[in-house]
Amino acid sequence: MRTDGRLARMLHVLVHMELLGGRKTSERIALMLNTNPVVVRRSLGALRDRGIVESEGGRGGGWKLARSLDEITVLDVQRALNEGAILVAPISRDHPTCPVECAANSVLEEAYAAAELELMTKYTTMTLAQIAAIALANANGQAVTQ
Amino acid sequence: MRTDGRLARMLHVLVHMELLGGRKTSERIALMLNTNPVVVRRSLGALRDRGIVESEGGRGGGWKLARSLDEITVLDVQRALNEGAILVAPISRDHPTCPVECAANSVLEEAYAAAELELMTKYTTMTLAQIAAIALANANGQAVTQ
DNA sequence: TTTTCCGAAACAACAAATGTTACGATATCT
DNA sequence: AGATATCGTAACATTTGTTGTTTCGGAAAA
Repeated sequence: MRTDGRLARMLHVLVHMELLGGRKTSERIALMLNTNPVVVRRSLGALRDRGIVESEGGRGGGWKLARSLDEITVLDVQRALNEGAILVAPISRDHPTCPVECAANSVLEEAYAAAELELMTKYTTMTLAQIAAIALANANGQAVTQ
Repeated sequence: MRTDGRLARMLHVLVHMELLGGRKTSERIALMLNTNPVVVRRSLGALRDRGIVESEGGRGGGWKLARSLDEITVLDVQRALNEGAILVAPISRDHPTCPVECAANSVLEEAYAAAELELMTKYTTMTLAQIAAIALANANGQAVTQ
């Protein structure tokens, strides 16, 4: 299965938007993500609904951040893209009334709940400002903008 | 995408195999899993390669456990089905040399590594015997075999 | 009024597990 | 030996969600 790359892409783009400043068109952002403008609008549209970015149509329009990077956590972006659980326990539903299937599922659910808690902790504490700082450190003087 | 239900199905089936005892045909197991024999052979074949079950062809053949349930952990079954990581961080690969993309990816990788560690801990400590015990407790006197 | 933009619908491409059919190999039973 | 029951395996269809693509319409600015 192709992994869902929307979260990584949005983190990537949001940091670039801050570093570059100003408004960015979907076309321009699509180049950053090596994809096309419609895909960009789909994901950024979800972020707009959660107050992370703002969009404006018409000539000179485009996208810009609605908050500063230190006010956006990874969890904010994740939630904008997907309200539900981050991890889904790979349970089976072949015989929902079978006590054995239920027991096996409950063990998996418990394990995944613990894993998700770990993820949530990381996502909650990590802001986009921190990602930007890592990027700048990695860059070592190379240009980060594109 | 459809979640990968092989682990849950195998846990389910292995416990049933112990409770029922003796050899089980793929056909019989397929009924437990509400699927068909070929799907069963695919997954159980992987478990056989890891010494969890044994198979025998020909009339009277079928599948049986190669170890007792308390010698099989959830991790053993997981590893038999899939050697690789259990969780895969949803990173992007749009511009692999971009420091910003790398920074975003590294944050996700770190979070997922922590989550996977949590999963591994649970998977390592949980044996199929424990799942069987939970199932029997849940059953409360109902029949667990089918 | 023309040019840029986003918004949204519609549909194809793709990936991975699952479902299904079919046939060969092998072991057991009569 | 021949019939029967099983696994082993190949080949292909189905399913489901993300991604990619085309094509409009609408709005804002020049």
